[in-house]
Amino acid sequence: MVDHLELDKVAPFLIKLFEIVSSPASDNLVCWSEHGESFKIVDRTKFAQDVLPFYFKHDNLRSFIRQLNIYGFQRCQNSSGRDRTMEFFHPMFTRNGMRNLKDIKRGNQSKKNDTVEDGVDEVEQPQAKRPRVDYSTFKTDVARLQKNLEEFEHDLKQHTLQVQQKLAYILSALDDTPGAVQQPPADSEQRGSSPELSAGALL
Amino acid sequence: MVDHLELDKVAPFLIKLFEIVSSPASDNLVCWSEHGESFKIVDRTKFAQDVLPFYFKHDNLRSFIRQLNIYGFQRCQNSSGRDRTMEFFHPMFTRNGMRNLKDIKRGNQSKKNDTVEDGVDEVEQPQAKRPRVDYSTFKTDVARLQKNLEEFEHDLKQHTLQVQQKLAYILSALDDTPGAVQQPPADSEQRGSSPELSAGALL
DNA sequence: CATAATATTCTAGAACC
DNA sequence: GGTTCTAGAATATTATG
Repeated sequence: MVDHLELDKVAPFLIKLFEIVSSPASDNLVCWSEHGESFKIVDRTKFAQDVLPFYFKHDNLRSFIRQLNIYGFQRCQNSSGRDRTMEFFHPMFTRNGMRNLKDIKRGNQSKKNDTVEDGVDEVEQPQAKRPRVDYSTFKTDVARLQKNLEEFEHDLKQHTLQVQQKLAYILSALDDTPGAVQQPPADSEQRGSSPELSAGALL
Repeated sequence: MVDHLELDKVAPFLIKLFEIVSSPASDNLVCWSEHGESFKIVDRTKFAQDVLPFYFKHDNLRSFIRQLNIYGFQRCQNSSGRDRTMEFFHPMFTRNGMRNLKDIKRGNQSKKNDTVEDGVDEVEQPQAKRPRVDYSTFKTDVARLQKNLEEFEHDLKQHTLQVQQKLAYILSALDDTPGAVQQPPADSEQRGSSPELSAGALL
């Protein structure tokens, strides 16, 4: 497990964007949405003034949004319509999905392979109507979340294993020096030994 | 965090079922499907003979399937049609979704007839019309996965907190007994310090 | 230095109210 | 008509060989 993230393959804008959104320091101006599937700009003007110039060479909200669009982000209408906050979304840009950053590509190369049969010529048809919701994306979403969750679990297992080993080692070392340690700090609430992580015993 | 799983609110059958499917010992007879979204019985007869009586008071596959139907499971047609394996599915019964077991209620409150009914040695039903994919389920899937992921994160934070506390305790104890411990066991593989868990520093 | 990739700004098209 | 979101296009900046 060297580098799942492959940050060097990710566009600088996306790295910065992830930092901006994730940084707790600016959570009052920009932050992840409740479920971490989108992010929102709470205060446009302050965000543009205080955050943007720290990461980019401008303090222009339009330029920032232009970049978002270039990378395929979409603005989502927050339920409370009269809200001044802006909310943006990209299927591969999620709080727990830093791994998927490398799948976000620049430019509008997203909507190419929809149908395959019209092998004749690709005349730009007016395409009068756009369908409401593209349900096909749900499949992708499910698969992506599933994959993330599994990798997350795997990582956690590895992590837990390491901690376990180290703790066991340290404790055994402490056993050899009696009198040093009295009693382990009783879990005041007895939180169930360890959180119940999936079905497998992780601790 | 007392008990996220609330196992006492989950029907015994579902608990047993989860154990049966998850147990690696019987993976050759019954196991999760590839993505953990359904489970399949590989060998019907051996499963009935060797597994069922260990969990239930019978060795009858029909009774087992009857229970599945009562709890709203649906049989899914596995792609390789001529397969003797049976595959069952419930939106709230997944490998990583033990938490959702409590949402599985008894009785066919949904609507459909038990299409799985007595599907034991049944001849392959004509199944003239195979309805297309029900996209509405994807929303449920996404919501469920999302929920799982969030609870997973929460649990992980708790876990980390505990480890931190214990480590702090041990370290403070070590300060009182210098020379007791030499060196922590070097991570032979150095698996990247700790898996990259979201963006926030969890350790 | 040449070239490509990315960033920034401005403007226009399309959809919606 | 106005508003909002997205895309086109032109220029500037940076990265890379």
